[in-house]
Amino acid sequence: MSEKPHTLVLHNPGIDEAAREIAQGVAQKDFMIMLARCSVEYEGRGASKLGPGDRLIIVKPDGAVLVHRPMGYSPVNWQPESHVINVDVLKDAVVLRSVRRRPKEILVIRLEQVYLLVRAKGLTDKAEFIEYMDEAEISDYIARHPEVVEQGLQIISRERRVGEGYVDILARDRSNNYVVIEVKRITANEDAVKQLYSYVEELRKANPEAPIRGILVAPSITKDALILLNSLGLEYKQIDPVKLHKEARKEKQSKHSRSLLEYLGKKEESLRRRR
Amino acid sequence: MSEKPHTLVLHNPGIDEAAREIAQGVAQKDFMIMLARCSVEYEGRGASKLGPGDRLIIVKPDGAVLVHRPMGYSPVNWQPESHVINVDVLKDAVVLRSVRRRPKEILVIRLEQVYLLVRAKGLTDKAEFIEYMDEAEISDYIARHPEVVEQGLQIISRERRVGEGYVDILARDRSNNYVVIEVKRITANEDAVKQLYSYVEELRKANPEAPIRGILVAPSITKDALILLNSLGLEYKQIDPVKLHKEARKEKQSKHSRSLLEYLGKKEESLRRRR
DNA sequence: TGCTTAATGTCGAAA
DNA sequence: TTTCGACGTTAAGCA
Repeated sequence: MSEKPHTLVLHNPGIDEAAREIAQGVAQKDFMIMLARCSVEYEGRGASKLGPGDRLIIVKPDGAVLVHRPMGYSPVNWQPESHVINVDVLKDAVVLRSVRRRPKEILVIRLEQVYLLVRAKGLTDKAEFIEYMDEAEISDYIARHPEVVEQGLQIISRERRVGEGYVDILARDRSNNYVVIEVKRITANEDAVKQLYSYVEELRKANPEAPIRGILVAPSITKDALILLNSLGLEYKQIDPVKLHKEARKEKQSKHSRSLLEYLGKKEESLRRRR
Repeated sequence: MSEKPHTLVLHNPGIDEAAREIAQGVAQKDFMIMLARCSVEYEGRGASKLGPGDRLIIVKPDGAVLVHRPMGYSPVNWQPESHVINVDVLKDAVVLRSVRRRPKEILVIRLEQVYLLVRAKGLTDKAEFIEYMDEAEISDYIARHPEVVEQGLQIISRERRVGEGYVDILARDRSNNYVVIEVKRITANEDAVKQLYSYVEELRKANPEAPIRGILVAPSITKDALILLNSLGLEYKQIDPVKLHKEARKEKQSKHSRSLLEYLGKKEESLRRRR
C-alpha cells in the first residue's frame, strides 16, 4: 500500500550539483537533510547572524526549515513554515532563502560546502500522537468522575493501606457493596489482576460479611489476565486514556477560567463595598 | 587546522548492523542522523506514545535527541540532553533508550526499519551567534548613550522630519555644533551616505549660519560609501552591534532591578506612613 | 484571522 | 541548586 521511502544521497557534491538537487528537492517537496558548512542570517521579528560552521539543515515538505548546530537541543535558526523557498548559486556557495509570509521573516542559509545531501521521498507517518496521563492522574480523574467506571459509585478513600500495598480507590456501588478499584495506565497483565485480588481478599478477611467487588481499570488487558480475572470473580472496565486526557485538560482549563471569574467577582465585590 | 568532517552513511542496514553502528556512534559521540520507520514512547514530566511511522532521528554528541515527523517545525519527541543512551536489539528492532537525570525522563525509540543511517565525525562550529538589534533599537540605545558615538553629545530630538525624510537623531556636540546622526544596522552603502547628506543639506539651508556635522553610524561601511562620505565632509562612526546588544540587555536587566527597588522603596514608604 | 493560554516548553542569569 | 523572566517562544483551542 504505502510504498517504501526512497532516499537519494550525495556525498560532497559540487556547488552546482548541490544547488540543482536542493532546488529539485524543494520543488518536489522532498524531505531534505543537509550536512554542510554554512553561514546563516535571519531577519524578521528579530535579527541574527551566524558565521561559517558545520551544521545540519533540515527542509521539510511543508516548508519548515531547521538549522541545527552540532550541540544543543534547539535549532540555532529556523522557519516554522515557508511561503517560498528559493535556491541560488552565488560566489561558490548555494544560497537557500526561506521567506515566511506572516510574520514577514526571511532566513538565508549560505552553504559553502555540502558534505552530505539527502533527498527522501515518500516518507509516511500517519500514527496518532498520544499523550497519556500517568497512573496517579488517571486515578485522580476517576476519583473526581467515578461514573467513567460505573454509575452511582461513591468514593470512600484513596490510596488506603490494605495488607502490604495501597488500594488505588475504594468506593461503594449503588447497592452499597464495597468496590476496590485498581488503575493501570497501560495494558493490564496477570500481575495487575493478582494485585487487585490480594486487596479484595484482604478486605474480605477484614469484613467477612460484606460483599466486595474488585474492578480493574485499564486501557486494555492481556488475554491471560482476563481469564484469570474472570476465574477470580473480578471485573474489568476499559478506559480510553486519550479521551480521559482530553477531558482532564478541558476540566483544567474551565477550572482555571472559573477561578479567574471568581477573582473578578471578588474584586467587584470589594469595589462595591468601598462605594 | 580543523580537519574536514567525515560522514559514514549506511543505506537500509539490517537490524544488527544498524544497532552496532548506532551503539558505536553513541560511544564515539558522533553526530548521528537516522531516517527510519520507528515507534516512540516517552515518560517523564509527561508521557506519550507514538505508533510506527517514518521519521528523522537526530542524536547529537552532547546527548540531545530529537525525533522529527515529516511535517512541522517542532519535534514530536525529544530529550534536551541524555545522561545515558543505550542501544539494544529486540525482536527485529533496534531500541534506543535515552535517559535524562533531572528531571527523570526516558525516551524510547524503537527502530523497526532503518532507511538511512549517518554518522558524522569532526563537525566543527565555533562561530558566534549574533543577535542584532533592529535599527530602532540601536537608535534608541544611542539616544540614551550618545557617548558611544562621541563624548559630550547632547540629544536634541529623535525622528525629526527634515525635507522628505526623518533624521534618526539630532544632537549638539561639545562645540555646540548641530550633529545629524544616521543609523544603519548593517553595512552602510552609498545610499546611506546620500541620505545623511540630504538631511545635512536641508538643515544647512534652514540654518545657513550654523555649522552642521553629519555622522553615519553603522557596524561597517563599503569602500565606495566611505570615499563618498569623506568627499562630502561627513563622518563615519563604527559601532559593534553585538556589544550594543549586550549592553542594552544588561541595561534592561538593571533597569528592571532598579524599578523593583523603587517599588520596594515605595512600599516601605507607604508602610511607614501607615504606622 | 487574531487572541489567549498551556507547555515534557527551553534557556539563561541571578539569588 | 532553585527560581525567575524572556523568547524570533511554539501550538492548540476559541471568538
